[in-house]
Amino acid sequence: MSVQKSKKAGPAKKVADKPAGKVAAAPLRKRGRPRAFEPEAALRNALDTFRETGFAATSLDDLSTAMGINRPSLYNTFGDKRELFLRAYQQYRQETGALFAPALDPKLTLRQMLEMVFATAINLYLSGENGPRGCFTVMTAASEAMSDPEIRALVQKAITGADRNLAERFRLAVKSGELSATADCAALAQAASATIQSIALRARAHVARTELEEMARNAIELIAGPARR
Amino acid sequence: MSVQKSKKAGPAKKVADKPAGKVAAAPLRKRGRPRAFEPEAALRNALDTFRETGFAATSLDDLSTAMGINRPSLYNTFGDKRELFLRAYQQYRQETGALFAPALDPKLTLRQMLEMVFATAINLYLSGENGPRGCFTVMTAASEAMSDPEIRALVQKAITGADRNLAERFRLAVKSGELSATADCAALAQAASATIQSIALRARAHVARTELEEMARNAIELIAGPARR
DNA sequence: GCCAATTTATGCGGAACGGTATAAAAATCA
DNA sequence: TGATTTTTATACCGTTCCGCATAAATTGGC
Repeated sequence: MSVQKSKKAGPAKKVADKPAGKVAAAPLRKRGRPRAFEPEAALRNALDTFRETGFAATSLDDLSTAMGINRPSLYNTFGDKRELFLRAYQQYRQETGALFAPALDPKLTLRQMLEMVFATAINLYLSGENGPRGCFTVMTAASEAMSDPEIRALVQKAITGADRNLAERFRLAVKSGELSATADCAALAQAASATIQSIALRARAHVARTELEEMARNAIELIAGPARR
Repeated sequence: MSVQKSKKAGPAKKVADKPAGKVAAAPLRKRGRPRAFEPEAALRNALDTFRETGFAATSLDDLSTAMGINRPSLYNTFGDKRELFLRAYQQYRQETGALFAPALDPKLTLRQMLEMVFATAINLYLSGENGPRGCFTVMTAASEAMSDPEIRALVQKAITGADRNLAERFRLAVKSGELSATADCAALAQAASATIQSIALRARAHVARTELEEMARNAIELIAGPARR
């Protein structure tokens, strides 16, 4: 019974075959009763819930309430709790990727880039209705990374991806002369990454925004200050 | 088993308002059946368990098994799960404080200090029978900090305490001429703290020891390198 | 030896957990 | 309209959870 994955080569089999743009209403209606919720919005709500209470402490009742759908619909659409967590985390990575992208615009100066990156991080990590939520990668996903290799791989990708993106931007700064040719771009990128992660941790501990901003300023001075030129 | 020396000579009738020693083995036996476990060792095992699986995912059965005592004894000695967690965290802070203390010895040079601090952190965060456990403050306690003000206060104290200890050591380096008088000690201390926290995070994500060591070397160069003199 | 005090051992009880069975509802297709 | 397909809604199942009640075990005091 129940859902063997018969690949009968039928089309339209895939659930969300193609996001294909941010258009919400796909005009082609499937056969049966239409769903009464938007999967993307529901996933956003699941993400918010996981961000606040973590994986283990979030029950399926919490999730189905926050997402506005019942348990069976949840299972049909997203699979079990762990699968939902994985999809929520991927959603988070996608969202934050888009959030940080403008700061990496090559047209900005190095200092402007760092200022934007840190400001974006502070705003993101301090957001939350019930207090600052920190970073999903640093706080929530990393906790599960110990027991779950798949989550661990995603966390690793998130960390090294940030390192790489920043390092690339630093290399650009060397080319443009903003940084000395002897600057160790990978090292500077890791320092910036570590600053972001520390800001996430401190935000979760309710360190005041002004202190986080000062930490960011200090890091900019250390990383891109006169000593590096 | 057990058998401590009965000091039958001294009547010691009074309920001993204050023996008040920090001596571990109090020779005076209390009235009833003696406990069959050592609270300190049990707490250590509880700490290990919490470090591996976090707060919510650790059941009282897990704890009582790991600690080698039954649930009622656990409750009588340590209170409920949350109280046990708090005590385990305090135990962790005490242990790690002692672990890092030698590195802060003022007789060491600044670079030696940083090398020892980072080496200690790497060893601590990579330890664990079931894989690297990271830092209890960064991973486990910070997760609970959102919903629990008392834990949050402890996390804050751990973070700012590390900042302060390092800053003090940097100020010493300014006095000794190892650092320029214009160095921002608080900023450098936060950078070192952030590096430690990032190492903890990366350890949990199974980043290789060699990479962590390279990150430490890079951080030392950035913080105490020629540019700061 | 008997009593009081304290800890250990067993196991219960109500609640919450994750996951699913089952049937009603709402759409398309014929 | 009736059959088919898909989603929704309700309610349940077995397990695990936390915390505690209860009784046996082990000590010191008299």
